[in-house]
Amino acid sequence: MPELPEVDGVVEALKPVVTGKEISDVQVSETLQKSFALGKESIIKNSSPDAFAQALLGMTIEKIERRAKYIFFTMQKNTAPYVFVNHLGMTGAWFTVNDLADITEEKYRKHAHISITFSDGSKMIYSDIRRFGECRLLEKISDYPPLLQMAPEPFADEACEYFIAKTKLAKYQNKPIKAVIMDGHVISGCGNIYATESLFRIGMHPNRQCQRISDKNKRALFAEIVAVLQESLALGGSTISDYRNINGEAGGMQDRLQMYGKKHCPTCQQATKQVTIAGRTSTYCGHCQH
DNA sequence: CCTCAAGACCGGCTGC
DNA sequence: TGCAGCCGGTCTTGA
Repeated sequence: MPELPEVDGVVEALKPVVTGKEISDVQVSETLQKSFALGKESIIKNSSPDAFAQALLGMTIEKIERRAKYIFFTMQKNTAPYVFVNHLGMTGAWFTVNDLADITEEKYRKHAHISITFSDGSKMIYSDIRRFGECRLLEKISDYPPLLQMAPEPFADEACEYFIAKTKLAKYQNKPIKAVIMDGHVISGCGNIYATESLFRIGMHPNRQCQRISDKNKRALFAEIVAVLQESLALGGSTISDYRNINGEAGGMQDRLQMYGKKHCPTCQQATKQVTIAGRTSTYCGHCQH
């Protein structure tokens, strides 16, 4: 599941390959067309597959950026700007290829849903096995309010103070700290993997109530989250289960993970424990995390 | 108005 | 071999 570092890797890989290219053809999978016919918004949100494809036609990709776990493609059509917003969900992936057959892994080839062809003949293909990802075309970011509710980028100067202020809101007081740090309105880009690692690294129990944590410890936690995210960014992200970077290459962070998906604590060797927090499996060490 | 649970969106994988 | 159930990022909806 791609979190901030993985999404960043995708963006950096796409940038040199597709920036400045003009879209000459867009194909949407039969699967998505059928879902739409059944009244579902599978991957393509707020638009029919046909209208989505039609709108992209003739657009030029001006700029590609990551914001939290979203990818923003700034597009230009004639003189009008648009933003193509994409979230990879659990299993979304982009491939820059000349042909669908160039996607070597069958499950990604089989679940290719949006194929964008550029005027030079190259393609950018969006594949998503479980279809939890999303694609939406906006005239401007503010047309989709949730994008304005996101916490600042974790590396921004104000991000820590924003985090501290948010954690003081009444609705977070009784929540487990892990639920709070995985909430994108509090911190951007920290999902299950990096929340699990950060909490382990500072020895904090994932179920610790937010109101029982001092400002000092909140700052230490925030700093650890930033450090873990930066370490992962530098290593090209974690390659776990369904995430692949754009060239199908593996990142290096998975080898540094100490608690996520582990059966034993690397510090004390005791068996790790699991609890469900905010609907997600949380692994921790009952001996080392308090 | 706020908060929270449930619903929506899924198929690979595990385990019986 | 078959199949039920698990898993999860985020927004939306209903209570």
